[in-house]
Amino acid sequence: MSWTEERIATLTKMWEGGATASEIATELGGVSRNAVIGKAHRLGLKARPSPVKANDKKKAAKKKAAPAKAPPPKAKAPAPAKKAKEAPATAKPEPKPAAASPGTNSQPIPNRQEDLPKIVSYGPGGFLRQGPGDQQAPIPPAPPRRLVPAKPDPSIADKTSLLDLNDRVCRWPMGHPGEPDFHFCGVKVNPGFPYCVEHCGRAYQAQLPRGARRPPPPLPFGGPRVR
DNA sequence: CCCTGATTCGC
DNA sequence: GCGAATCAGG
Repeated sequence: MSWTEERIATLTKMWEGGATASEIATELGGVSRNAVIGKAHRLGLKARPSPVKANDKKKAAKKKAAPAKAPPPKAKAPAPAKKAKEAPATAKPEPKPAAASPGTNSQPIPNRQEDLPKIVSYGPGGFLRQGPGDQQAPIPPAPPRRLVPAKPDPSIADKTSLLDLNDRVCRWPMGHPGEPDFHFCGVKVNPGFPYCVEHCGRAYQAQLPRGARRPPPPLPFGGPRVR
């Protein structure tokens, strides 16, 4: 899979919304959790509380000898002890452990819910599912307005509208519903049919042989998700 | 073990 | 640019 504009948009939205990389990867499909994280970082989205980086004080000694990653000019000192615990002794004066820092949600919304993490989830398209309390303030209702009876569009004055339909006129649609000039054929029907002779020819066609069916239309969004 | 994100590095 | 491998904390 490639990072199309849409997939990046979904990734960005979900990442910023707090979804985990695994969830994002599952949602997108075709990519691994690592791919999502890698992409997120490349996009510059990286600031997020991570379990591993939570207590990150200025510790120089980090990332010890990784396998086959030792730079040439470095002295080799393979310490068998893999886990070197830091001396926790002196570390006491911590005015602010990490409370003020995580800029995950820098939104100025007065959050009464303490620091409970916001629960979010995403629909198939990556849209944000909102909880009951997350709704935006409803847009103010439009000022009351006098309702004026709609005048029929002159362009369809002579056309057969929905209300003009009866079982003697052809109900073949002309144009598309919703369009200004949408109307119906209106010609005298082919007796016994809902359409005129011409449109009966369009409506009733011989069944094609089994082998000559046209291929099914492509499934939307590239078909069923592959997990 | 599972989960998480961060980082590195060969491609 | 991409992502598997790896690291490291919970």
